[in-house]
Amino acid sequence: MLTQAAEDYLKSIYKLQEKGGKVSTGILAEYLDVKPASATGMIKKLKSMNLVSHQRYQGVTLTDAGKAVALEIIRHHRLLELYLNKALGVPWDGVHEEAEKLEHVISEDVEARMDEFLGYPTADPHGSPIPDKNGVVPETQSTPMTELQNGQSCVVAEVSDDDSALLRHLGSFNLYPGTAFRVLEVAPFEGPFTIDIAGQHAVIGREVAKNIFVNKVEPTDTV
Amino acid sequence: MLTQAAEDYLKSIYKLQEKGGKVSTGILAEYLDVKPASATGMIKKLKSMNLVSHQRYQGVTLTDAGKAVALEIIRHHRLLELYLNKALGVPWDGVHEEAEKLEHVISEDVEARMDEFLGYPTADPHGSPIPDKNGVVPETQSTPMTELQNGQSCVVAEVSDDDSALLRHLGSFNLYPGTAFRVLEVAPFEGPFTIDIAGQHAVIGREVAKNIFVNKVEPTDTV
DNA sequence: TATATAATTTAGTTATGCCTAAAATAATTT
DNA sequence: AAATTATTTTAGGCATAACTAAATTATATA
Repeated sequence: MLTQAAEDYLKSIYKLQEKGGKVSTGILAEYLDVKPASATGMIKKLKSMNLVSHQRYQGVTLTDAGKAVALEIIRHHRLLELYLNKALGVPWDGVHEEAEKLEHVISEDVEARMDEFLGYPTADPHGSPIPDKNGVVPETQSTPMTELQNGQSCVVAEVSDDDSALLRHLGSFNLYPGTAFRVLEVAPFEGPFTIDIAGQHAVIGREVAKNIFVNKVEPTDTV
Repeated sequence: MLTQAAEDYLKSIYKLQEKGGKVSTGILAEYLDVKPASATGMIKKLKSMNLVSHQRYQGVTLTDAGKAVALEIIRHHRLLELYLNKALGVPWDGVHEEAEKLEHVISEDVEARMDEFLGYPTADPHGSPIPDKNGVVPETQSTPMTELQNGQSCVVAEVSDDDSALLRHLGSFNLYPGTAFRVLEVAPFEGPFTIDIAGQHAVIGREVAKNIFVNKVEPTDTV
């Protein structure tokens, strides 16, 4: 049985691999808020279990076995988030913290039962894809909100799930996955976005926008 | 925050206190499957946190604070058992093991939501009373099946929850909390019980009977 | 009461797991 | 090539929780 820390490292490596590409010891350590030496230590341990491969100074890569573990934890996490939200009404800004603890503890049986209850969902309350039980991740190809141009219409696809204050802020604008909006103005010099959400105007700063990913809607498709 | 081991000790002390009275180091150690010296060590730690009181060679007692923690863990456990069974369909012989891991991890918020979903229940799937959120335990006064006399009618009130093979065995006779039966014969020399459950006869050995608690039904009340 | 037995405690050890600081080494940049 | 940066190694810390062995205390028995 893997320790919680080991599972967290694998999960983190997977996430960093997804966005950045090469996962260096330093990047990993920073992400997990530990010193690089600690990350090196855990990498060695994971390597001895054949969960990662690693050449000194070259960064870590998950092996198939390691990837399977990472995806299972991520699946647990996202299913739990959705389950807590749908079945128990836990607000979307609270599910992450709760799932972070539960993901290491639930059995495959309970996981399967939640999956069935939810109708085999493919996304969690923040729009993140839920890997299926075989570790297949639903395809998504969303655009960072920061890349949007003036006048662009779009639908929220995914938002970061780990900052509950941010989530409450987004909630106050109704900015949930599935919410449509249109960019009214992009202020120059890395300025904020002014957007229209169902007739309501909102100003979204860059730092907030970095946490939002959207699917563009062609003008011709606009309502 | 208490460690899982500390919580388990407090829970065990509470349970032993309930039945036996004085909880000696040895009894506690045996119950938790550790050496007496280890129990002494944890008792010292818990004492330093004012969760138990203890005089050398005199056994442990929970303080009010310790009792509150114990009851909270027990409440978590029993609510989880019932929730897993009712909401997710986990069979009654599987809920204990699952709850044993989850009880240390769920938040008060999730606990409250499960409680509400279940309609503020007072007993878990094995008939054990669920303490309310203030730590008040519903009154029960059941009789050990081993004390039953020939001809006695009764209803199952509670069964031990920690042996899943035993629970499957009981399930095969339909011996759930709420099930009525009548004692047809008590074999002499500590022999088995022959009982009638809705017309079906079953033979229940002493060792099994020890894990069953019933409410007697007066003959005049019998169906 | 003395002695034997049982229970408990103390003291010291072991193991796990994860962390850190500092030093050494490798890679990269100028 | 020198300097800078990143990584790894080394050596050690700290917390938890178990254990053994020996000493102590309590209880039972002769």
